[in-house]
Amino acid sequence: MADSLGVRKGAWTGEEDDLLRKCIEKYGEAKWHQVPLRAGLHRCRKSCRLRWLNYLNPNIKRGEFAADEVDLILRLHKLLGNRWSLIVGRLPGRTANDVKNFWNTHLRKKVDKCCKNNKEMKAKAEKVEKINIIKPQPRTFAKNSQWLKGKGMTSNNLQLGDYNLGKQSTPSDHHHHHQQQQENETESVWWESFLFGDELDQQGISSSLSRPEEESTTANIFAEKSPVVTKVTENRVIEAGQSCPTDDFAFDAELWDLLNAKKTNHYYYYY
DNA sequence: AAGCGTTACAACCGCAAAAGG
DNA sequence: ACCTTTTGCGGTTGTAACGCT
Repeated sequence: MADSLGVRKGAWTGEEDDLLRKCIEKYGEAKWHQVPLRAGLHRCRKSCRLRWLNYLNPNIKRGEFAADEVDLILRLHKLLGNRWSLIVGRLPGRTANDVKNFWNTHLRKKVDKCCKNNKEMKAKAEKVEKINIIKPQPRTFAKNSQWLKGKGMTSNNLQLGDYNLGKQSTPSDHHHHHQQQQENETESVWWESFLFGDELDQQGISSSLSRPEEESTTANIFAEKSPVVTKVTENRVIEAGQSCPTDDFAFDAELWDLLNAKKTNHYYYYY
């Protein structure tokens, strides 16, 4: 099948796969616009990139999702929404397409059902609240952040946005430490209920998970399950060994570090 | 065995962001 | 600073495989 410009569409043949594989082996994963020409393929660059990333890449992990992977997907989806590229950053070997398909075919119905059940239960007692998908936003660090001090950093060398856990901070915020401390305690509770809420467990979807206080911390869970260290900055995933711009504040390890440290200090974060 | 509905997943499309000139 | 090109993401579609009647 080919369109008016002679670009093939539809399922890839073994021959096309071989050509693409050889091209990537020779030139690497870059300059996708040149790949069709280099590989001698009558495919658009998007099709080539997708075929490699979702199917031909030897690092792709095949087979069913393990229980811990499913748990992770549920938790991360609760945290990040449909930001599949960020979610797969925590699932080595899995592709965004795989996770998205898995979510759409296996998990969405279950979660929808949970939501529906909860809705029915809650509707009797209170007004139904609007579903709030939390999306990542730029964060800034207080100049005297204890966490930054612990990392040997200051907010001055980060050049971040001016947000503080969903609400915009003002200069006057910095003069209200006592108030901030109280807020931070509230945030700590908020984070806990957000990440470890009972909603899913009540429905048996995430029943295999334990509370962090009982077994391991969230950070430990990730450390154990993710042999390949990746950093997620904004929308980009940087594999272990690749360089990372110094002004890019990483999402993953630091985020979980922050979550883990929630009981000790107030925490600002950025991703 | 044929027909039909459902499921799973590969692939496409449109768009926004990033990069380059 | 602006425009163009390239890249990457997420939503959606197409279709092969499977199961049921």
